Amino acid sequence: MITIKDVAARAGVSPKTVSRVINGEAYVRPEVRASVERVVAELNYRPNAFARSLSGSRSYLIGLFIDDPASGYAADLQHGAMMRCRDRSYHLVVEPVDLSQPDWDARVREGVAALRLDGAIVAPPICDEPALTRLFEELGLPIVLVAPSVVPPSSGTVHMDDLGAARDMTEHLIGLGHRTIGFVQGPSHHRASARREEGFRQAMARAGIDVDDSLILRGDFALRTGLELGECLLSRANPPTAIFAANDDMALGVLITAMKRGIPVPDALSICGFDDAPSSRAAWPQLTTVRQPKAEMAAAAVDILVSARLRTSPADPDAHPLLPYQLIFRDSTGAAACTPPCRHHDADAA
Amino acid sequence: MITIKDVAARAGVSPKTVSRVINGEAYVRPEVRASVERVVAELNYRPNAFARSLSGSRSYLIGLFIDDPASGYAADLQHGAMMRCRDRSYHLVVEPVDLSQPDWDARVREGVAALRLDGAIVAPPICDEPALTRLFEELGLPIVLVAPSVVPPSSGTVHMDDLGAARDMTEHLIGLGHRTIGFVQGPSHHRASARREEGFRQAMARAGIDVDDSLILRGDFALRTGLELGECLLSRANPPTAIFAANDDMALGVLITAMKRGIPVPDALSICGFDDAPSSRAAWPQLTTVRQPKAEMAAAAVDILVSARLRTSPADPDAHPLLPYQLIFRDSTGAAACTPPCRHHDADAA
DNA sequence: GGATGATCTGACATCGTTGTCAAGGCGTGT
DNA sequence: ACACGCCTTGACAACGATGTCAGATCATCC
Repeated sequence: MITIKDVAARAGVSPKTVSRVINGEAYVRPEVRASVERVVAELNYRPNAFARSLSGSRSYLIGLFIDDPASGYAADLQHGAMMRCRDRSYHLVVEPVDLSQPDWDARVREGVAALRLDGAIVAPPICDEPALTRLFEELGLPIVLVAPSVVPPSSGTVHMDDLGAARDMTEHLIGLGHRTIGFVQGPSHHRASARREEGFRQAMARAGIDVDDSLILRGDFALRTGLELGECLLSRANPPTAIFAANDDMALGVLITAMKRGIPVPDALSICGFDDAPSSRAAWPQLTTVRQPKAEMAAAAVDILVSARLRTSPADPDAHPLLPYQLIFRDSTGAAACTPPCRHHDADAA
Repeated sequence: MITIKDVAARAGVSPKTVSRVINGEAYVRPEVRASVERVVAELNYRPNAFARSLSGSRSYLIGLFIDDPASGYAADLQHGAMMRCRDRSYHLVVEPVDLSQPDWDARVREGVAALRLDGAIVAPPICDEPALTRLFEELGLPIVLVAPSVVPPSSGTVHMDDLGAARDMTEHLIGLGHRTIGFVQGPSHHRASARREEGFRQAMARAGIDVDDSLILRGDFALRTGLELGECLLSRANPPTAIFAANDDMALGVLITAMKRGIPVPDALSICGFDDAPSSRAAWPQLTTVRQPKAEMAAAAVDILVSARLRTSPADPDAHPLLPYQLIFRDSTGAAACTPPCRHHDADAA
C-alpha cells in the first residue's frame, strides 16, 4: 500500500506539501503542484481515509439516517446521495433508525461517535421527529432534512415544490375536460400533503371551478385507504370523472376499486397519483403521476453538508433548495367522457 | 469526545488494558475487566473507528458492491447487511459499480484502498463478472457472492434453493388441479433461473404429468416480455390454466395480458411469480410468489466475512450457506376450472 | 528454594495523515 | 540598506487506537 511518504519521496518534497496538493490548498508553486500531481497519478496514490479523519477535522463520511432502509423511497435517496458523495470523494454510511426501539438514541449516538460523521441526511418520516433533530444538535452534527414538515432552526433542508406539482397535475386533468375531480388527501400531520391539496385548490380556482368539499377525502397514504375512499367516491350519485390521490399507493387503491366495479380506466375515470413509486409503473394501466426528485434531493443534501464546512450561515437560501419536479404522463388519465362541452386537449407537456 | 485514555485514567489502568477489555482478549483479571467495563458504561465510551482501523488490522467496514443501488433487490440486501453489521459493531459502506463505465475498476480500487475494507459483498448481477471477482482477489479482499451463477474459488457464497422453491410452487399449482401449466423462463445465462425450470420439471415429473415443451418460453426478466409471452401462451388453441413465471415482473406482464384479454384471474387462469418484488403486492389481484430471503442472505454474507478473520478455510461449507425460501400465497392462484377430475386442495402450507 | 511456565500489565512505537509553527526567499516601499 | 509583508516549504507533534515486547506476579513442580 502506498502512502503519502512514498509520493513525497518520489516527488522530492515533504509529505506536508503532498498533503497540500491533495487538498487543493494555496501556497504551492505551480511547478511543484504539477510534479506532485504527476507522481500521484503515476503511483495511483489514494489517501487513507482513516488517517485523514483521525488527524484532520473532517471524516469524509456522511450519514444517511432512515426509518425503513428497504423502501423504494430510501433506495432512491441512497442512490442519489451515494453518487454525489463519490463525486466529491466522500463516502456514504447508511444508518437505520428505528424509533420504536427504546434504545434508538443510544444507537444513533454510537454510530455518530464511532464514525465522526461530517454531517447527516435525515429522511422522512423521521426528519419530523423533534427528539432526533435535537439529538443531532446536541451532538453538534450538521444535518439536512429531506422534505420535512417542520423546519427546525440551524438545519438545512431540501424540498420539492409539492404545491406547484399538484397544481400542474390538476391543470392537466382540467385540460382533459374534467370538471368533477376527487382528491384523496394524505394524513393531516403531513405538511407536503397539505401543500398538494393547496395546489389542487389553486388550479381549480384558477379554472373557475367550484370545489365540492365532499369530494376531498382524507387518507393515510396506505393502499387500503385508497380502496375504501375510492369506493366512497365512486358510489356517489354523481361520481367524479377523475381522481387525484396524494400518493401512488392510494391512487393504486382507487384504480383497483375501479377495476372491481368494472369502470374502465381511463375511459370512464382518470386517476393520477404522486411519487412515481415503482408500483405506479407495474400497475395496469400504468399510473400518471408526479416524479419526486428523490435522488436529486439527496444529492443536494450532500452538497449542502460538504460546503457547510466553508460557510457557516445557517439560514442561507442555498441551504434550502427547491428541486424541480416532473409530471409523468402515462395511461391512467385521458379525456373526460364528453358530458360538459369539451375540446380535445393535447396532453404531452413535460 | 472521550477516548481510551479517559477510560484508562478513570479506571486506574493503562490504555492498553482498556483495549484488551474492549476487544475481549484473554489475560485480564476478572475484577479489572469488570471495573473497566463499568467505567466504559459510565462514560458511554465508544472506540473511534478510524483510530482502530488505522492502528489495527481490521477496519470494521464491509463494502456492499451493487450494480443498481436503487432497485428493490438492492434495498433488501442493504437492509439485511446493515442490520447484521450493526449487531456485530461493523459498518456497511455501499459502493455502486457501473460496469458500463470505462474506469469502473479504478473506482473500485479507490474505494477499497481508501477505506481498507475488511470484506466485500457482491450482489447480482455483477457477482458473475469475472473481471470484478479477479480484481478483488488481486486486492486480497475476501468476498462473498450473493446468488452467483458461477462460483470462483476462494470466495464465499450465499444462496437460496431456487430448485426447491420452484418445485414447491409447481406442486401448489398441481395441487390446485392444474395440469396444463405454462412456464416463463429467465435468460439463459442466469443459472438460478435454470434451477427454477428444473424444479418445475421435477414437480411435474413427480406428479406424472408430461411437460409440453412448447409451454416453456424463454424471457429476459423484463415486464414487456411477460406481456408478449403471455400473449403467446394465452392465444393457443389449448391455453394453459396456470402460468408460472421465473420472476415477478414477467408474471405481472402475464397478468396484464390476461386482463386485456378479459381472462379473469385466478378464476380462469392462475399466475405465480418469483421474488416477492414490491410490485407483486401492488398488483391486482396480488401475486402469489416466492419470497427470496434477500435480507437473510446479506446478513449471512456479513457473518461469513466477519468470522473469516478467524478461520482461513476457503471451502468450508459454512462459507456457502443455503437459506430457506418461503412461498407467499396471495390472490393470483386458485383452483383450476374443473376440466380434469380434480379434488379440492388445501393451499395454506408454508 | 529455585526454576519453570502461565497469567497479567504497561511502556513505547506505530499506523498515515493533517494542524501548527517557524523559517527562508523574494518583492516592495521608504 | 532596512523593515515589512507575502509566498512557499518542511519539522514536528498530534489524532486514538492496537501490536510488540519486556517485565511483574503467581502457582506449580522438582
